[in-house]
Amino acid sequence: MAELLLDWKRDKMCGMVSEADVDSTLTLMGWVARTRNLGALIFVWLRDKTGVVQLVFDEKTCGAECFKQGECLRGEYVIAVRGAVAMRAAEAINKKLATGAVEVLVGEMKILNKAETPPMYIDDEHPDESELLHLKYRYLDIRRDSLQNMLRFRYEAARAVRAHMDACGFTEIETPIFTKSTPEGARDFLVPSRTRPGKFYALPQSPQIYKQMLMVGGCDRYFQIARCFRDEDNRSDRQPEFTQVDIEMSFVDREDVLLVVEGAFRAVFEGVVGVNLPDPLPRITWLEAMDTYGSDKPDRRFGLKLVDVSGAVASCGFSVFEGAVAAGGTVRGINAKGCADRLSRKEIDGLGEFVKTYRAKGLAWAQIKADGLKSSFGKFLSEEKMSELLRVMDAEVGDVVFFVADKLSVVRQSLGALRVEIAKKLSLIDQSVYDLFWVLEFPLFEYNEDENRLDAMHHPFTSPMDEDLHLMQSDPGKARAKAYDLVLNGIEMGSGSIRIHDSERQQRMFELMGIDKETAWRKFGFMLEAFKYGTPPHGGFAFGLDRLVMQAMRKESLRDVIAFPKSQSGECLMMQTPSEVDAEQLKALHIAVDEEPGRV
RNA sequence: GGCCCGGUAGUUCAGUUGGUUAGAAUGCCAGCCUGUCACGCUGGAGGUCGAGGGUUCGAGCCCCUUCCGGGUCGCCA
Repeated sequence: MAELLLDWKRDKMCGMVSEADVDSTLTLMGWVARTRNLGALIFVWLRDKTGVVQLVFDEKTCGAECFKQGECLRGEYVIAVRGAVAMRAAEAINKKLATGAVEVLVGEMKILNKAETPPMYIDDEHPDESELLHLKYRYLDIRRDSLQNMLRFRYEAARAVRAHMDACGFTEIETPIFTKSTPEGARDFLVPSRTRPGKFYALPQSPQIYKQMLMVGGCDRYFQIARCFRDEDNRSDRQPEFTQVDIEMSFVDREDVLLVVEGAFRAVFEGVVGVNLPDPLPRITWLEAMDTYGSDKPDRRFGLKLVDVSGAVASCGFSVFEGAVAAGGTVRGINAKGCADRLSRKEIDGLGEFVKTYRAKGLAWAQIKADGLKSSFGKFLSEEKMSELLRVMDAEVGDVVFFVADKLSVVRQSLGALRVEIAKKLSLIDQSVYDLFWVLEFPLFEYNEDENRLDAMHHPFTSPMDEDLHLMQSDPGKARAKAYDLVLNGIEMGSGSIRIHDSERQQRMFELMGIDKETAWRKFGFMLEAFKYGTPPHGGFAFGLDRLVMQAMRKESLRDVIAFPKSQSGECLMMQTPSEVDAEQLKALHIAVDEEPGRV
């Protein structure tokens, strides 16, 4: 039977016991992490969220009955002990343990609760276990040091952000979780209305419209650590529900927003992680990012930059290259310096398959080895043309170069992904670096080929750049936006923009996107209406707290930085959600399910 | 929705060309042990090979379907 605490009070956390406690008697509580029974002497590691301390059961100090209890201890039993803290003998000090210089000579013990043998190891020495077990038994997983550290770090990061926002005069304001479905953007999670049959709330993908309404409402500087929801397929850096630090401010332009956001990241990295960031943060334009790295969220911790060789191959004799240029496309390459001998033919073929997943038709390559040139396309080119191409690529002995020929978007995307793939494969990435920088001047629109119209690249409330306002009539596809992303080590941390605060200009924006006046008013009428009543210039930003913690703690997956994450298929394996509900519940919500639940 | 990898003891994995009783480590249980710290030593228990179907004299292994975990393309204003 579990024993009662009664008048026992905990004196210290396990990881806090130190030499200063020697000779005092402490009451400690926690979980049995490990036992070593030597016969007439039992060592037990007692664990809580702060760490581990060694307990010693010796019949001479704890008595026969307590010793017998000690023999019964098993992993994850919850116990309370009273005992004297003692220095360990010099040769018995465990340097791997923070509390390794001391131990607790147990005098009394209470077994507060027994535990079954856990279905998995609860320590950080078995990192290879399946995600399935870790998510199903998340409450056991969370007992591990690394998860405890993560939860603590996450809290401290959020606290640092709050303190910074507070110091900058921001007010934290909550916005609704039950909001309105807007078919643009990601798929919404829907909540049926019981009192309004056939109508639905949607969970917010972000508090975007609310925060703009707060600006109309004169709140001036708002922020919120907000839960957001998107019903799309998961990735290692995408969860269906996630946390954003959402920011909006009035009477500002781009520079004001960048400054506030930089301050928030500086507060986390310099105050919590202990890493200095450049001041100000580096900036590149969207076009620079796309041309140099083939991505709007480039990983700049290694080279492998894209080189445009369209000019050099326009009439080179290789029909694939010539054809792409003639069709208005492009040929670009990357040079893996000194890697000619680090990639086998099989691996290069693998990279060819890799770029095909990004819709490239193939990957041309040339290895310049000491004993000569090996190339997938060399036989089509004259020696002269080949050496010109290699000169443009700055290729020399020991290098291997890759080319993709296609329309611009495919070339950028496939080479952008290829450079990351090669860098990972050949360990070219400096893992000690935090490369945080701005990508500015995003295009206002992107062309939607399927529907033959312009889509807002960021969102439809984004303001064009002042310099490009004239393009809104003449050539809107070329207009740049006051939109900006913050990128860390090749992962998008967040994005924001200066918004349109003028009702007419907002309507023009909808027009350009092919949304007629009637539709615009039906969907966003409240917003267009609100903008008529005195809307200040405003703009903002939102960044993912989960992604920030993931990057700062150098984790591979968002699952590692969320207390109770969902699996890739969007399920909570611990609670087994989503789950079926009673027919009664469905009836009250006026919902009919078109198949028997669970029927295949 | 597509493609790829995986699912074998509580756990992490091995399992040859389809062939006798499916192995290892660790964990678990029992015994021994007074300075361990991944304690050690001896012994023991532990398996619907994810599920269903098929091929075969014979399937963990081959084929089909399906479920689950992971990665990825699409998707993510």
